[in-house]
Parts: sequence; C-alpha cells; structure tokens
Amino acid sequence: MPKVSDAYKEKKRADILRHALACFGEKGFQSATIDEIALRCGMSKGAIYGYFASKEEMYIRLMESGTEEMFRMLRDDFAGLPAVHKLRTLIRHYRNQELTSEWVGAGRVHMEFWIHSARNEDVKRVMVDRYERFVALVEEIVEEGKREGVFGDVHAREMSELFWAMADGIFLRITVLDRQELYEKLWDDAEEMFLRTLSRNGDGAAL
Amino acid sequence: MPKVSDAYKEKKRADILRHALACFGEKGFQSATIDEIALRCGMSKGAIYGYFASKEEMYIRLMESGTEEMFRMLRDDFAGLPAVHKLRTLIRHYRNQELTSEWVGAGRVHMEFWIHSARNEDVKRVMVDRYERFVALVEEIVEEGKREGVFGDVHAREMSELFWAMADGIFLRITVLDRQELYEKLWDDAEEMFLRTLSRNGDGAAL
Amino acid sequence: MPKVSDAYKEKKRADILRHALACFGEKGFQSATIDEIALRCGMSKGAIYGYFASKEEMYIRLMESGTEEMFRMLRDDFAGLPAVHKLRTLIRHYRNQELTSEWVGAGRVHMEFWIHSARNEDVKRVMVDRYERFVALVEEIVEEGKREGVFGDVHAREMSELFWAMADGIFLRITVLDRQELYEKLWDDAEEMFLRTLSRNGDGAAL
Amino acid sequence: MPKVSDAYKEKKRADILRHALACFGEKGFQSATIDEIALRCGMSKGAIYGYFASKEEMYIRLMESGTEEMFRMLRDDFAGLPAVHKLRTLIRHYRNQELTSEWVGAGRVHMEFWIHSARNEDVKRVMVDRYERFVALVEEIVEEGKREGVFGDVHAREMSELFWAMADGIFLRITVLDRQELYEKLWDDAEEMFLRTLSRNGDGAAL
DNA sequence: GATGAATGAGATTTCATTCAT
DNA sequence: GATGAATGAAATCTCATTCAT
Repeated sequence: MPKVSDAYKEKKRADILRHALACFGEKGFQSATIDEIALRCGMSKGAIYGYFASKEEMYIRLMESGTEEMFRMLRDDFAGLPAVHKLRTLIRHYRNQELTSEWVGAGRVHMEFWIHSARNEDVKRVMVDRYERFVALVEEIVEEGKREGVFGDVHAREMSELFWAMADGIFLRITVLDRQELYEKLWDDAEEMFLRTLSRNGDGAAL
Repeated sequence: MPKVSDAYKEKKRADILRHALACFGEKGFQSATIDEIALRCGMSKGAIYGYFASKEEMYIRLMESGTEEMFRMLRDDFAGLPAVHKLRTLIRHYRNQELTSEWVGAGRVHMEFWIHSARNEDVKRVMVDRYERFVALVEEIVEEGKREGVFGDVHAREMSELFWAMADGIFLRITVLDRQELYEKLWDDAEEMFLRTLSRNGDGAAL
Repeated sequence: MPKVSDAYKEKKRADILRHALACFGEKGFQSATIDEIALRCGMSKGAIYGYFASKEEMYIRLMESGTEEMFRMLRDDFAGLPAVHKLRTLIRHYRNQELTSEWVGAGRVHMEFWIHSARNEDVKRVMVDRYERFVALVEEIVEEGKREGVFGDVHAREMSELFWAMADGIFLRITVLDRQELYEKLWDDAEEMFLRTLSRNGDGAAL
Repeated sequence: MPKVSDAYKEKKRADILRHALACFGEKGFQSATIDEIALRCGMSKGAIYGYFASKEEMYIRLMESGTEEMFRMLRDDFAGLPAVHKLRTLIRHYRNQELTSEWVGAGRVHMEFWIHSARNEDVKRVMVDRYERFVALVEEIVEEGKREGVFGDVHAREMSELFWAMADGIFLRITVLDRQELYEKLWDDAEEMFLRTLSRNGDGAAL
C-alpha cells in the first residue's frame, strides 16, 4: 500500500474531511469523536492521525477547504455580468441551495467556527482571513456598481459586512429551523432589501 | 417547612446562573466546568447540584432567563410610541450597548444556544419558544406601522424574521471581531436599510 | 467523605506516593501506568489526579519526599560525634541497609531520576537542589574534620562529590545485581578507601 | 546468493546503531521513536526492521557493540606497561574524554542500560556479561600489580568492582551536570584515591 | 444542607510493528 | 528489498455526577 501517489493522499485527506464534516455537523466539534470519524471513514484512528495532527487541525483544514472552489465557481458565473447581476447571482446561489442534511450540517459547522474562533487564536486567524475574502468580494461588486452608476453613494465595505451579517443570520436560523420555504423567503426579502438600499435612487426601481 | 425561603433559593439560582453565564461566555458550554462555576459562585459543587439537576439544565434555564425583564423593559420604553419609534428604540437599545466583555460573552452563549439547539430537542424547544416571542414582538410593531399607514404592504412576519436574522448576524461577527465602531455602524446601516424597506413609498423619507 | 482533615489528605498523598514508588521501582517511570498505581492504591484513576496533577508531578514529589526525614535522622545520629564518626555513621547507615525489594526498587527509581533529569529541566532542578544538600552535608563533615586536625588538607567539596559519586555507583550496580554480600563489601572497601584518603597522614592509621 | 554482501549489511547495521545511539542519548530509549531513528538514518521504518527485529534488539546490540574495539584499543595502549601505568592509562582515557554531546548522550544510554537491565532478563544477561569483562580487566591489572610488588594485599576483584562503581558514579553525575572541569577533577581525585588504596604501603608514595 | 473526595466512562493521542504494493 | 500507510492496543488525563460524612 505504501509509496502511494500524492493524488491518493490528497484524495484520502479530502475523504476524511468529508466524513469529519458530517460528524461535526451532526454532533458538533466537541461532541464528535475521532472514533466516530474513523468508523465512518472505515479507517483506524491511527490512520486519521497520519493525515491530520489533531482534531483541531481537521477542523481548521475543513474551514479552509471549499473556499477556493466556491470562489472559482463564482468567478466563472460572474464573468461579464454587471454588478447588480453579480449580486443576484451570488444571492440566488445561496437561495436555491437545497437544504439537504449535509448542507445544513455544514452550515452548523460553519456557525460553530465563528463561536470557536472567538476563543481560539488559530481558528480565528483562519476564519478572519477567509471572511476578509468574502467581504472583499461583495465590496468590489458594490464599488463596481457605483462606477456603473446603478448604485448610490453607499459605503461599499460596510454594505458588504452587512450583507454577510444578514447571510450568516439566515444560515444560523435555518441551521436550527431547517425549513426550506422560510429559507427561500428570507433570501428573497434580503435580496430586495439589500438591492433597494444600494440602488441609486433608493427605490430599487431600475434594478 | 423549608429552612430557606423560596425567595432565597430563587436569588441563589439567579446568582449561580449569572456566574455560569460568565463561564460559558469565556470558555463555551462544553469547556466550562462545574468546578469553575462553583469556584466563581463561592459554593461547592454539591451545592450547585442542589439548585440544578445538571449542567445542561443550567444552560437551559439560562436561555429562558433574561427574556422577561428584557420584554418588560421594552414594553415600558415602547409605551405610547408610534411603530417607527418603537423599532428605532429597539434597534438603538442594541446599537448603544457597550461591548463589555460580559456582554460579548453573553452574546457568544446566545449564539452557542442556536447551534446547540439544532442538536438537542430540549434546548431547541426552549430556544424556539423564546424566539417566537421576539419575532412576534417585531411582527406586531410592523403590523402596527402598517395600520398607522407609515409602513407599506410588507409581510410583517417575514420582515420580523429577517430583522432578527440580521441582528443575529451582527452579533455573530461582533462576538468574534469585538469592534465597537464596526458594531455601531452595522446597526446604523441596518436601521436605515430595514426602515427604508418598511416605509410606505420605499425611500424611508417620511421616517 | 468530603471535608476531610488535612492530615487525612496528607496521609493519602503519602500513601499514593508509596505505591507509586513501588510501581516505578518495578517497571520504571515510563512503563508504570496510572492504572496500575491506582489499582495498587485501591483507588480510581480519577482519585489519583485529585492529589497529583500528573504522573510527572508524582515523580517529582517522590524525589522531594524522604529527604527531610533522612536528614533529620542523620542529624540526630550525628549529634556530638566527631567528623570521622559522622562519616562512619553515614556510611554504615547505607551499608547496613537490607536489600529488600522495596529498597532496591526505590534505588532504581533514584537512579532513573538522574537520567530523567538530564532531559527534563523541572526534574533536573529538583534533583540538583536535593543533591546540593547531600553534597553540602559531607562537605561540612570534611571541613569539620580538617578543623579537628584529623583530616588532611583535602578539597572538601570535591571529596564530597566523589563520595556521592561512589555511593551512586554502588547503588547503580546493586540495583541490578541485587547481591547483599557484594553490597556490604563495596561499602566496607569504600569506607576504608575514602577515610584513608581524608586522613591527615594518608594511611588512615589514626582513624 | 544474497544481493548485498554480508559486509554491506554489517556496515548498515552499525550505521543504524550509530544513529539509534544518538536518538537514545537525546531522548532516552522509551521516548526515542523508530520514526526518528529511521529519519536520521535516511531509511524507511521498514528497512530498519530488516536489520533489527525490534527496538529492544537495537538496544541490546548497541550495548554489545563498542566493547570489542574499546578492549582492543586498551590492549594496544597497555602493551608492556607495568600495572600502575595500565591503570593510569585507563583512568586518563576517561579523564581526557571531551564531554561532547555525543559522548554525554552515549553515557546516558549506558546508564539507562543499567536501569533497564534490572527489569529485563535479556538486557541483564548482556549487561552482566559485558561488565564481567570490564571487572576482569581491572582485576587482572590489580593482580599484576600485586605480583609486581607495588600493590598491597588487596582483594583484586572487590577493588575492581569498586573502581567501576566509582567510574559509573562519575558518569552518572556528569551525564546530568555536564561540567567538564568537575568531570576532570573527579577523575583526578578518583585516580589518587584509588591508587593510594592499592599501593603497598598505603600512601601511594612510590606510585 | 453543604461539602468535596471519589468514581469511571471516555476522549485524544502515540507508536511499535506489519505487510500490500 | 524497500517503502510508509495502516493498525490497534495502550496511556494519560478530564470531568459530570454521586454520596458518605
């Protein structure tokens, strides 16, 4: 078995992370045990430790992973769109997400990260770095809209922060309530509210 | 014929909860230990168990507590105000909150409740009950504003849900980032955005 | 059971240390397990940790303990004796020690401390402090003998260091070989060799 | 018809042992890991197991090794010398040893052997065999000195045992204290003390 | 009623050894 | 023959909860 390719190892790491995410989603970071993750992976506990130095490291890698592909995907979808449609694309990406148990579980883990990061500098650093990128994404779109003349004279950075606060607030509730129709409505209302606020004359008419 | 009066016991329970909140805020529910809480209370571990059957029960009681006085306080402040000012009062109540470590800690515990409640039916029931009241509060204000003719034809229930999502989103970030000036700006922007969305003609001018 | 006297706790600590010493003696520090110590003590693992923060701490306390009573005992036996007889008393104290398995085990632990202390600063500090006292003891006796005119112009400090090196060397072998008659002979020869070296005219005749 | 010559294998074994010695010296037998040794050797773990059946076996072979060349070297240096000078040569061989970290590390391993051997019959057998040779070496020199008429009527075997006890005692302390000047002084004093004890008239004058 | 010593089930992590490739 | 991924049996330490005093 040894002398495996890097690709194999990378696949294995991703595999473990996938199962770990499921466990963390179901039980929470603290309550999920390595035994359980190993069981789900069909590996021994020791093997897990060959890929990750600690449960904490798995947690952190989990947070880092997925960001890249998410951004790549958005970049593709955004290509050539005006600011308003970029925002709508982003919002609908979330809005149309089906609330599978995997996705809700992942959302819970994501929420837990925020809490956890408040108490752990390593996690915090990763989390803040990651969020800086998300904030920058929307901030740039808003600036773009301002240049295009469709958005009014808003403070792009603050608007972005508010956007993500709203998004996290929606995730937070849905994580518990798990109601698809509420989720969609919240995003629809949020979309309207947010775009109206950004729009030049404040009524969002032209959008 | 109990040795201590019920009032005394109630005071003691509140006392324990206060200290427990501080511990949970600092370390998180799982990491905070009974030993630590007992130490802070200046009581023995055994004594704590005379008031609460388990750590989990303390957690749940904590979630319940505080709501009543919060509502009482708001009811007093709201007396006789038109809907718009009720909302502004509510928002400013949060906005003007100083980010002391106690308050931020309590915020973290609040966030943790949401996560925790997703995985525990007992906690969930309490949490959902509690949130129902908060949602109803803003829902009623919105309905009132509609009757007053200052709010447009919005869906009061959804608006209220969105409001609290936004609020929780703000708390979530601030719980980690702990930046007073960001906190205030987010609330200021949220206030404007939310009231504009509610206002009759959509530009918030009259508000 | 709680609210026990300090004396009770102290007795318990000593009890645990006694059993730990036996385990360490038999298996060595690393191989001895907390489970085993607990079993021998007739306590639970958790109870042990109520008295000592870690296996390492037990080890260190073990090293500290016993020194005091040893010194007290020697001080009593030494009272009023001339330097030569103090030394002879000290040497015979060791020489006449019966090589019970407890004593040999304790000796092994003592030897292990030296090794361990080379690699661990905390242990080293305790060990060096302790040894400084032993070295000072013999150094003072030698100085006393010089003032009495029975010891020649030797370097008291070095002689003391050499004495204890010799002692440790004897313990080291006996710890493995476990032969009472060899042990006694080694001490007899050591006594003669050492006192001859210290004596004024170098032949030890007057001693 | 093996692919590699026996000589190659032997060299490889020696190579591994050399690196293992360094690891054991630094961390101790138990704490040193096979991973670490393999890393240092620039080999895989599996390869190591091709040369030694277990970590324990490496330890034992390590104990055996080195003795032969040490004895050969001494035999050469001793050639034609009278007993007293043989002893002085031996003592100075140690005394002039520079306390490099390798040497001190090796000393620690040597000390650990003693402890370890007390608890493991296999190790003990090897250790006792080895030490029998060292004791015999000095014993023979003492007998030789007695025949030459320069040593008094001492018990050669006991003197030899005492000599090595003293030597080990010195190594034990130096292994921890790591002070070159103390090391040299201890050996100088030991040399004088020991030779005086052996000398015919007990004052070592003629030596 | 209060106390805090004791319990004991588990959690994370380590590592010598094996063996499929 | 070499490799190093995988195993799995420990080992240390934690802590909510109980209950004798």
